[in-house]
Amino acid sequence: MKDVAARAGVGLKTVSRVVNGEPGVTPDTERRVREAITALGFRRNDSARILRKGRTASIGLVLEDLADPFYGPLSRAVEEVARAHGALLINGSSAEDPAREQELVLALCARRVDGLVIIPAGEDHRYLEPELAAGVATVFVDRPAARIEADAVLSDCFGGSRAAVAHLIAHGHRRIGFIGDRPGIHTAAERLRGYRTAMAEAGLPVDPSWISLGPTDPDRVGAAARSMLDGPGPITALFAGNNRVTVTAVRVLAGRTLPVALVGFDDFELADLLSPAVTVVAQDAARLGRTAAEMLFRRLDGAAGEPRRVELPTRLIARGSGEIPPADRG
Amino acid sequence: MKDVAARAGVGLKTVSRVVNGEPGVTPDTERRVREAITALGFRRNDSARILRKGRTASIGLVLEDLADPFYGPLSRAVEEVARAHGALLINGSSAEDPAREQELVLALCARRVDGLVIIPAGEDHRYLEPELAAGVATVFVDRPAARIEADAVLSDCFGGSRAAVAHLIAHGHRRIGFIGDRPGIHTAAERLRGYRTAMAEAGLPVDPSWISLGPTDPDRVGAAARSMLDGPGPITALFAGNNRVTVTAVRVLAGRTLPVALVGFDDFELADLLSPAVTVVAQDAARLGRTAAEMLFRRLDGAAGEPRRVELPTRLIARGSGEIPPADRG
DNA sequence: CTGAAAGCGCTTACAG
DNA sequence: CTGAAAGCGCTTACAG
Repeated sequence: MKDVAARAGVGLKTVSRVVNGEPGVTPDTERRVREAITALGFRRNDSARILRKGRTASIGLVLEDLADPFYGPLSRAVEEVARAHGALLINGSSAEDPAREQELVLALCARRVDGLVIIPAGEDHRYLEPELAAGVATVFVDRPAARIEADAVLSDCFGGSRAAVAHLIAHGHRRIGFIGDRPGIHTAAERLRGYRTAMAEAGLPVDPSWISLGPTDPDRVGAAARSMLDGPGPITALFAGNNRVTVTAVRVLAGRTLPVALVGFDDFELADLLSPAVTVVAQDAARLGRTAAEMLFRRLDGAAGEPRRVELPTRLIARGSGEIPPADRG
Repeated sequence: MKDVAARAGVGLKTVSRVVNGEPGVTPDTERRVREAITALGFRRNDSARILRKGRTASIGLVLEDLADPFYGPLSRAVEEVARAHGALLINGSSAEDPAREQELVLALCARRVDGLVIIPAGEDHRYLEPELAAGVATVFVDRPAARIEADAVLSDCFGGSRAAVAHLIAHGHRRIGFIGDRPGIHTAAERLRGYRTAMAEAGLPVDPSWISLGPTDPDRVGAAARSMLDGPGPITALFAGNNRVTVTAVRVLAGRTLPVALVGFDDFELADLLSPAVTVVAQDAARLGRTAAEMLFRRLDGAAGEPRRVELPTRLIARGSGEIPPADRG
């Protein structure tokens, strides 16, 4: 910028004015400055600008896995809101590793993002306290913060799961299995609670062998499903705790002779084209992201007050697999 | 930092040393500094650091749509490589809009990202010339740069498409349709060229009504497919130019009485569970991302030389839909 | 082992 | 309409 000023024969401030499109520069001066800019290949350095101005016009997004189709629409929605507010998105995946989440969050804070949208992997977010005290706006999505108070936007996992299981019960099932994610994950725990509540409300006993929580890789989920189907008190219906579980369950059930009812948490593309088409409890990932980002920018615009928790509804979409009656095992 | 130094009764440089874990500080001094840091809630400001050091340890990723499942594994792969090199990822979607691509790229440059990975939407990248001259490393992925020379990592769209269409021809088809993305998009043009080449190599004529290029939204693609199927010289097989086209094609074909063969470009989840299971030409999105990011960091580490273009192979996966023989229309 | 000075590239507040 | 000076929060190069 100094070189540009020298070449154009003007002061630093005048170059700054031209670069930022501020008023108060004669057309002639402006032309000279612009010439110098292209001649010298000048490019403004935003780091310096940020250092002076305070705000960085960027927000951080920490999610679990960029490659998980559930987070695609969510990220995209956060990005659109950020863009509408003139902010850039900096993001990264925690890979469900609390240490990596913390590392990423603190790196974003050191870059002085104006705010953070976090899909947490950790179970203790007190490391964020100094940042929150320093004024970094933060909204948690999909799962709440642990051990600190913070804004959060969640899906109604409990209600959705209760409805899913009640749906299976209404179609005559009494032995219903549940395969979910690791119980330390808030959404997994809530979905389990919904399952238990629906069973209890119908006065149905739950055999411990009908419940399996853990990593959602195909091997574990497949083994869990097969053992529930082939055990002594075999299930006639399965409630799958998320999209990955559902996909694996579909594969397992496709190889079976006796029909087994299935309801999955999370909708997914082509669910309606499988046979049977898959009944799901859908949550709106894009709306989750949009709501969280809007809450963040409201905070950045000065909205004060206690941390808020917003819960978005889910929707049961009956397509066929959830309406299969219990198989008669003769 | 000044306040921390004052409170700990040391010089600025000593605080800097403690914060950065540099050697040459007595344990006692270090303890005093750390106490002052927590007492004052000090958090290092990386903008200032970046301003001094030059490198930002961050790279930018510009893609077409964060929500498109094809880009999930690609982004994730870029992120993993960045992480291995201690760099953060800043990213955004161009939404297939050249103006938005340019805006995003220049914003990233102003933040002084060390390098860029770009899935281009534009057809003229000369706006990047000043940045390239200033030393911003740049690698294009999935599609090449236009009107400038730059590193690029691509899939072999031409070869994959030729193989797909040859596969249909080998199963007896002579009237084969192609539905692809807008012809300005390099990958779409290459896939069309592969289609034409395979048809020509088999000595088969191509009726203009068998080719439809344009936006890949379900309405347009569905209409195009129906008109090819119901027109005067109806096709007996369809080659779908990308994952979105394939999904729509599956929906259209599912409602038909006469079987129609289908091969899709891009693999997708559950393709094997549909009936018939969908034959595809698979490209490796994660490898595309990884290769590009590695090339970028090699440049950042000083690799000189002419821009390189790497082409990754595709793989035909026969699952059923592509092996259906031509329907006998009596 | 420790610190004072200069400077990274901008903007802010002020004066002409 | 224009510019000189000070400062954002750090690091670099040097000296003690």
